[in-house]
This record gives sequence, C-alpha cells and structure tokens, in this order.
Amino acid sequence: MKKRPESPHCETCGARHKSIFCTLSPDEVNDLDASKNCNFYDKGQVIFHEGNRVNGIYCVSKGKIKLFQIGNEGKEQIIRFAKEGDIIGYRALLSEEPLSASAATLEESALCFVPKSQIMKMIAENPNFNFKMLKMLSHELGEAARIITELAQKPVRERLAETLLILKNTFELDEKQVIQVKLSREEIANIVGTATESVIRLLSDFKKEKLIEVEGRNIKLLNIPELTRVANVFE
Amino acid sequence: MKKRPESPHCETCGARHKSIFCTLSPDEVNDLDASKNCNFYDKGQVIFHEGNRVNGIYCVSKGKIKLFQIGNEGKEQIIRFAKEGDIIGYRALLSEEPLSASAATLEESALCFVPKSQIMKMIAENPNFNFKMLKMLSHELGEAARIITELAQKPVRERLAETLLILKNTFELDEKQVIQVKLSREEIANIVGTATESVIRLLSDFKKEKLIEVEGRNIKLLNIPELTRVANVFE
DNA sequence: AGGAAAACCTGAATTTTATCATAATTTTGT
DNA sequence: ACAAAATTATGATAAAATTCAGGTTTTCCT
Repeated sequence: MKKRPESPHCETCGARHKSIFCTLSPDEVNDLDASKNCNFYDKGQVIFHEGNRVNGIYCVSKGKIKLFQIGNEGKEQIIRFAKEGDIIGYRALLSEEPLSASAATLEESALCFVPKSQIMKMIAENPNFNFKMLKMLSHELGEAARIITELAQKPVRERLAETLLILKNTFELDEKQVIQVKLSREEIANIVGTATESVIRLLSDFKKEKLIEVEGRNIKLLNIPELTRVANVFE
Repeated sequence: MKKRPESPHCETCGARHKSIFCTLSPDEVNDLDASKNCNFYDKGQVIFHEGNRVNGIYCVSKGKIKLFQIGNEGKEQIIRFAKEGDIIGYRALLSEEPLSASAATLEESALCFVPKSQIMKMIAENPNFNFKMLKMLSHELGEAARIITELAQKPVRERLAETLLILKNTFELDEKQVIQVKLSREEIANIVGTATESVIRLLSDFKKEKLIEVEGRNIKLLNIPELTRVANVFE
C-alpha cells in the first residue's frame, strides 16, 4: 500500500461524478475531502480481508476491484466487482458486522478511505445521500437474488455466457468489442461457480461457435444476441 | 384475500415487538396504525408477484411466507423466508424497481400493508428507524453473498444439511426437535437448488444415518452437531 | 367415503460436471 | 535472457446429479 504525493481532491475527482457522492453540495464535498485518505495499490493487492472489521468505506477513484469470499476448500468465489466511482466495504460498515468478503485489485488502482463518522454524518444530514444509500443496497440485494436463482438453476454453459454479458455491462467493451477487464480463467471460474477446466473448454466451444474470440485474457464478443440466447436470460 | 373484522392495532401487535417497528414512539405507532391495512391470507395464497410494482411494504403479523423467483424453465427458487415481525417488499420499494420476487404464504397468515408514504416518513423523521433499515438491508446482503458461495461451491448433500440448519434457525424447533415449518420435498429442493428426487434420496440417507427423523413434512433433528459437520459450514 | 390429484419414493439410464494427469504455452523474477 | 513458476489446454476417467419411468402413498375435493 504505497502512498503517492498526488492525492486528488474530491472536487476534481472524475470518479466522484459517477458515484454516490455525485450530488453533494460544495461544502459537503470539502468536508468529504478533508476526511478522506487516498491510497494506491498494485495489481493483485488485497484491500481488506473477509472477517475483519471496518471503520469506513473505500471509494474507487481509479482501477478495478474484485470482491470475493473464500469457501470451505479454500476456493475463491467472486461476489461482485467494483470500478471507478463504486464504493466497497459499506455492507459491513452499515450492518456493523465483520466484512463478508475480501477485496483485491485486478489492476493498479487508487482508493480513498472515508471514515465511518463522515459516512454517518452524510446519512444523517443529507436525506438525498441517505436515500441513495438505501437504493444502492436494495438494488444490490435484487442482483444477488437473481444470481442465486441462476446459480441454482442454470447449467455451467449458460452461466458462463451470462457472466461474459455481465462483464460486458460492468466493464464495457472497447472499440474492438473486447471486454475491458482482464481475468484469469480461474477467476472466471470463480464467478461462474465451476472448475477452471470447464471454463477453458467452454470458452473454446464459444470460440468454435464464433460467439467470441480469445487472445490471452482479452475476450472479444462477436455475437452478443446469440450469446444472450445461449445465456438463456429471462425478461 | 379476505378481510376479517378483528384487525389488530399496531400498539398491541405481538409481531411489532420483534420487528423493525419495535422502537417507535407511541405517537409513531399510532401514525403507523392509522396508515396500515391488515389482510388475511389462506395457505398457499400469493401476496405479490415478481415483476409488479409495489407502493408499500407488508409486515407479517402472523404466519410464514416464502419469497421466490421463477427461473427460466418455470422452476421456483426460494430466496428467503419471512415470519412474524418480518417485513417483505421493502427491497422493491426502496430501489424503486419492480419486485424481484414473488411472495406466498406457507400457512394461514395475516399481513399488514404499510403505504410507501408512511415508510418514507419514518425513514426521514426517525434516524433510528432509518438506521435499522440500512442495517437490515446490509445484513440481508451479507446473507445473500454467503448463499451465493455455498450454491457455487458445495455439493447437494452439504447444501441440504445446511438448509435444514437454516430452517431450524429461522423457524425454530418445538420441544420434540421438529422444525416448525412444513415444506414439500419440492420446496426444499427449491431452496437447495436441486431436483426433488435428490432431496427425497438425501433425506432418506440422513434418516438412515440417524441425523434426522421424518414424518410427512415434519423433520426432526436428531443430531445437530453431526448435521453441522455434514453441512461443512465455515466459521 | 370414494375417486382424483398431488406428493412421495425407488431404480436405472443418461447427462453434466469435476478431477486427474500431462503437456504446451505464457508470464515472472532475477 | 533464461530458468522457474504459473497459466492454459486437452484427454481420460470418475463422480455427481438429473431425468425418466414406474410405482406407492397421502391429501384434497365433493
């Protein structure tokens, strides 16, 4: 966790405008900025550990984060991702429980730590912020429920197809249709809930079926409608 | 949805004392009572449908409720349960999204509908209530994450054992160690995320192993420590 | 009470998925 | 740049779980 000189001010932080902090008043932004603490992380660094207590939240100023639990046999299960403008650690903070997941960077990242007191102040004093918080938690809960149903009912092939689409929606595609996040096959398996070998095999099936193109850890989506059909998504 | 004469007052409602409404002031309780609307449901009745919009929440005054999603092949996935003192429908209300799950009674039940305006008022005016709401959502989110990891990583046998323990914790045991909720084998399968036949087979295995005793839909837990071992739970 | 429907149970066959072994390729550290 | 380590890949095998088919029992309805 190396700290570098140029810690950006919240006022000018690009991430803030996409975040839960986007509608704060100038005074509140200054307040937030004074309380925060920005840190830089290398790729693969752990930000916090499942089971620990937190005394604040982390706001992703730059980079990509995975949140994961360690299952019984020591296997990692990726629960969700966070990117620029997202906050992490709020679940444990608000429930006053230990962290339910660990967080690690997927690439070089910068995160600002905002202490509990500051978050609580904003919740208490800014109804709009409070409502955003409630809305975010509720939304997350709905996403989690959907994932539960998919894990319980869909075969691996469908879950992998859907995971690719979720990654697309979370991290977007570049101009060449390549998903803008680099994950190992094992990490993909740890989202889908399957064995690494199964991911490798199915990705190569998708390749043969001209649904995707693979170059190292870059995945290019060639046929999103068909991939959606394979994923067998509702709605 | 038959309405009966004797709609209890919130002030004297036993469920309220176990609920998120337990610390309201007398004035607030009167306010809540004036806004609410109590309804009675037969066993198996649907309270609300996934995909619909809600304009309030339901508080379980009496009875047991299952919340479930319908997956692609029309298969039900039970997401969570609610019992006396629990509220349902708050996720959709707060996220301003359609309901992510349907709710149906597992036995004769009574639920009070509390309109959105009343909930919003309490959130805005009672910081303690607001905080309880945040805490409840965060807690639920943690539970959901744990379920995701288990579904993704554990075999059916372990998940079934754990489901029995979760049912025990949710609905308690009577003096004869019988879980106080009646579910069909299919419903159990729809929690565990497996086929009905698998549940039948595994329950009969558990019976042979003297972990449980089964009489119709009553499940008696004979050896909770060993069941915990079979469930292979962390922590 | 009696018949229909639903739920429960069991075995066999099939499918899905994981595991193991081994090799090729890529990445990483010095 | 090079050796070691990690990741990716592929085939063979084994295990897990579902599906199908057939019964039996229980519950529900009039």
